[in-house]
Amino acid sequence: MTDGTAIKVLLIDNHPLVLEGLRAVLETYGHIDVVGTAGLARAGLEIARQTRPQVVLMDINMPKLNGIDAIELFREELPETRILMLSMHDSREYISTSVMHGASGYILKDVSTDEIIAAIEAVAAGKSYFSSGVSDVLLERKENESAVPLTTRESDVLLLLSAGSSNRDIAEKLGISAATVETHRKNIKKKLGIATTAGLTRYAIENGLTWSDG
Amino acid sequence: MTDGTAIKVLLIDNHPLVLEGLRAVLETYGHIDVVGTAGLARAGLEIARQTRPQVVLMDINMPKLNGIDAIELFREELPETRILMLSMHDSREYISTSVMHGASGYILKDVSTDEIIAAIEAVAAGKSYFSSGVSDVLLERKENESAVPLTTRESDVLLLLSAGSSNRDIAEKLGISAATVETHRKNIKKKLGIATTAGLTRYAIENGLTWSDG
DNA sequence: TGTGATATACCCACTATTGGGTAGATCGGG
DNA sequence: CCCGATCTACCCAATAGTGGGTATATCACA
Repeated sequence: MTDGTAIKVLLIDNHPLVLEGLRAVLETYGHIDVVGTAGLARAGLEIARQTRPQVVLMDINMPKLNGIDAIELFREELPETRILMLSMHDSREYISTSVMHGASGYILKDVSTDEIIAAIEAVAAGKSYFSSGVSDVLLERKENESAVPLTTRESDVLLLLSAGSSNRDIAEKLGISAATVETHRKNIKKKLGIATTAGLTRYAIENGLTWSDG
Repeated sequence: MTDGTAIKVLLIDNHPLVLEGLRAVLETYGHIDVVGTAGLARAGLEIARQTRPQVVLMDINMPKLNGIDAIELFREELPETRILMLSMHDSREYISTSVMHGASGYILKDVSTDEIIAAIEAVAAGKSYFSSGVSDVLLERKENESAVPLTTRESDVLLLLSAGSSNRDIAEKLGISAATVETHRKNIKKKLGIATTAGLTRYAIENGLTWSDG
């Protein structure tokens, strides 16, 4: 450790601009030490192995390996390291999924830089931190613990559906009957409270169940 | 002018992080002078009136007044000021619309910081600048100038469609018959070469025809 | 071993969408 | 004054999706 009191932070985001912004902001604080930056989750994991940061500040939307899945890898290899997720979205699914996967906090990219500092401090101190809009979402979930847990099969169907496939197409791709796809679709709609294909597509896009990223 | 040679730049983006990142990056270059930052287009316009920047670097996706519409306001009030758009998306619609509205350049948020500097220099020098993926898109359009011009009515229909409305719903909201909505929908599909509702929804979201921003 | 969740699959009647047309009204430009 | 674009509206037959069910097999967990 360089100082003994400095919080070692690793930044992972596929936007160089955000990475630079974070670094610039964090470096103005003496008690925070940015030990590295990475544009992809796997590269970040590699750096983390060597630098052992206390906090990893990671974007949720990244090509290749997304932030949510990356949480688990970090938890496995570096259980001491605490994860603070950074996202453009305040979607229920993202937030609760992040927490379920073991993230210690979740902040939105449109928060003030002060709040980012506060979040890093809280997470490094072993607490959790959720930015304003986010904590409301979590409180709602406390009462209704089930959130919106689509089963893996339902997610498969939703992904293909939002990609523009018809029930029949999906059935072929998944190797099941069209009738089953319809059942899944019905269940998805019931769970999500969404009636139309357009609504489901929006949901899928907003919740990262779909990929077109570049 | 503070220096005579420094390029005066105004930054507009609703993400404080991106704003800080840009400022941090740009301030390391002596020949660039960040005269202000704003989180909303109107606030940016106000600052621009007083500081008269040579270049406005503006996000395309912003709540209230979006970047595309803002271009026109800047062109009207400050014709000398050149606009460089910054976006997460490399969508054809965005890029060509930006150019048509009078933007001098278009760069993606995932470009390197060096490229941002290059873009600002080019635009300040009276040239245009489009980041790698973007210029390809524009070249395609040169040959096929019509791009994808949905009529205003078609856009209305597509917007509602992608928001999850059925033909009947849309008909009610627009005060026309469901049959007409179906005609519009057919024409949209033909123009866009997209067969499914999911595809249209994706298109609408990717091309900014829909709003849910927060 | 029973219970719940998941994944599979089907039935039925109803409604919506599709893809192929045609066609009148309006409006702006040449 | 005609032409093209746009907006409007309808017809038809075929296919797809909806919303209500029921039902079976599997697997994990209590």
